[in-house]
Amino acid sequence: MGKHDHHEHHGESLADAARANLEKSGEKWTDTRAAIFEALAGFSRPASAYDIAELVSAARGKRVAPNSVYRILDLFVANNLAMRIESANAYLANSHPGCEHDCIFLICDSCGEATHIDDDPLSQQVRKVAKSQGFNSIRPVIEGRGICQKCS
Amino acid sequence: MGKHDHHEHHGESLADAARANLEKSGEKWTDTRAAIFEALAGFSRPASAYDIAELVSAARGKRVAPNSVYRILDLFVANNLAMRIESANAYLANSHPGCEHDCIFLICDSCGEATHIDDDPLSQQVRKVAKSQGFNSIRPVIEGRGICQKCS
DNA sequence: ATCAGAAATGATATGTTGTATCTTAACAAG
DNA sequence: CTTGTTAAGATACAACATATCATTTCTGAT
Repeated sequence: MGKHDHHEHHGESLADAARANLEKSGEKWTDTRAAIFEALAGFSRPASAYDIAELVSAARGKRVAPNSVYRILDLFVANNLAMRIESANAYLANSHPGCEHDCIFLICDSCGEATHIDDDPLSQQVRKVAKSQGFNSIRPVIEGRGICQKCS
Repeated sequence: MGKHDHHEHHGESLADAARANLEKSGEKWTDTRAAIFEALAGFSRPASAYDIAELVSAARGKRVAPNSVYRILDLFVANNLAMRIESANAYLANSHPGCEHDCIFLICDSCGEATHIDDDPLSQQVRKVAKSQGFNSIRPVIEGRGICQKCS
């Protein structure tokens, strides 16, 4: 076991954990939110809002508009249920919601798979540099683009 | 003077340095490229391809299409004359072309100004983490979003 | 139960960012 | 000068994101 317990979740269990975290913040776990979370968690790669809209629309036989998806993804990101990959304009479900820390993403330019790494020292260093320049409310964006092992 | 000399350039001198670097790679310094570089360097904040297209079109009285701007920006990025800020979908001129190192950007969410920091240790660390996961051809993306001193 | 207000979602439109494809122009080598 | 190559233009469209207003759903007081 590592320095702290991440409670990696999968499937039902992950959705339950996500739900618990969202409700803890006074937000509701609606059907639409559940469907969007499920779709997001079902992707093995970062998914765009439109990818999710398409999947959820098909699954429910009822169209979900992109703006609704964006709204809900924003809510998820704000509550740490999902993360946005800036260099890919896409989102990933957080597999251990509730654990608040910064993270790094490694994204393969070939297959698109993303690896989620926790690395507090690195992000703390970014915070420190930003702070030394007078910045506040800092949100580090640390990503590594490259070619993953499988694609090499 | 710091650990190494950055030869910070401005105005004409910057364009000259950019030109020298591009030509050193066997690329041509055409009128269009010069105009786009000038426009880019004139922005104090990261500029989108469309910002640049608009400015250059106005300056020359002749429309430059966005795809041409993207082509040339890609060329600039590949040759280290400019950098792309992933979290802003925008570009910045490199004020010391020829100096090859990774860098970090701090971007103010309020005013949009970007500060360019050289921090090789940090980016080396990202490379190291990525390499340890089997990644190759790594391009670190390190950005800090926040509120700058002036806007606080 | 029912009504009023608030929160969530939907519908629609539009703005912004990025690429693909093909054509035309500029230019250097033979 | 013509031929092959590189750069740029024109056009269209794809992908990503937001703004605005309408409708539905939920909640809580009566």
